[in-house]
Amino acid sequence: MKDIEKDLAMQCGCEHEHPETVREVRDAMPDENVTADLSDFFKVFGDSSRMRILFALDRRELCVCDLSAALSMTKSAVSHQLRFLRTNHLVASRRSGKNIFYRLADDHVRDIIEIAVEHLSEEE
Amino acid sequence: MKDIEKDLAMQCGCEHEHPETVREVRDAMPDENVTADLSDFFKVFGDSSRMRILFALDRRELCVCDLSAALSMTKSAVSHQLRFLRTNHLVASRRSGKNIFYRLADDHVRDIIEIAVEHLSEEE
DNA sequence: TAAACAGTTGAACGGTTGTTCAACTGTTTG
DNA sequence: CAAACAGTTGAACAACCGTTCAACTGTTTA
Repeated sequence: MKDIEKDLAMQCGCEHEHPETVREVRDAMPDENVTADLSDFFKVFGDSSRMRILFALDRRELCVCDLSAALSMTKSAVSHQLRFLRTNHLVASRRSGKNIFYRLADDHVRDIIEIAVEHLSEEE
Repeated sequence: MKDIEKDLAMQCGCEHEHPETVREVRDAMPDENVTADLSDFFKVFGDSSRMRILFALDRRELCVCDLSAALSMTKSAVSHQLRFLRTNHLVASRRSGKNIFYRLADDHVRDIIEIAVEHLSEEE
């Protein structure tokens, strides 16, 4: 195998793909950082602890202490996950005395989970 | 600190939570395996390689070879991710001679990504 | 102002996960 | 039927990630 062919193989291992198709799909692809932002966003939902926190907050506004009690997690673990959720603008918080109350930031959470439930219920 | 208090602290570190609130939220929580299924589903979207594969397949049906060429990934890496996507019923495939063509399995993919794009565009 | 409580943070540990590599199956073609 | 190609698979490695632990900040209360 020649060096140039080796370089191609490095990338995809394909020497006989359909060039026009590949070019068309390549050109239509969104920018790398768009897909990266999207997958980063979905990573937030891809953990059961965070999912349970979202369900709890969907019920009502909660302080970290009650959240950790309701979900049987340490306050530290909850706090780390809340920071993650806050960074991604999925929850918002307000301080009230010693407590900090968290709530869902907008309706996208509910919408997205709804579609996911629908999809899962359609699998046999 | 007494042993009993230590046990409580093990769980959440909270000795002064609001019992009624905690009970209410606990009772309303979906079953553990429901939230686990949901987060597993979102894990699929939480990787930029899989996200790019989904965008490519949203454009048109593609064989593994073209997919790997268009995304500059090895066929092996693409194949591993396609199996992941197939298991979660997000893509379907058909064989045509030596090629196996993949396509999106249903419309949920488009719907979910649409909401995500909307959410991301609303962040300042 | 000192003690108690609510919450946050950073480091560290352990499990998860995506990619690579090599060997494999299945299909077509000479 | 052998060679070439398309795709799959399992093991191994590295990077990532969630939890824990301990120390910290900020607020209230005695």
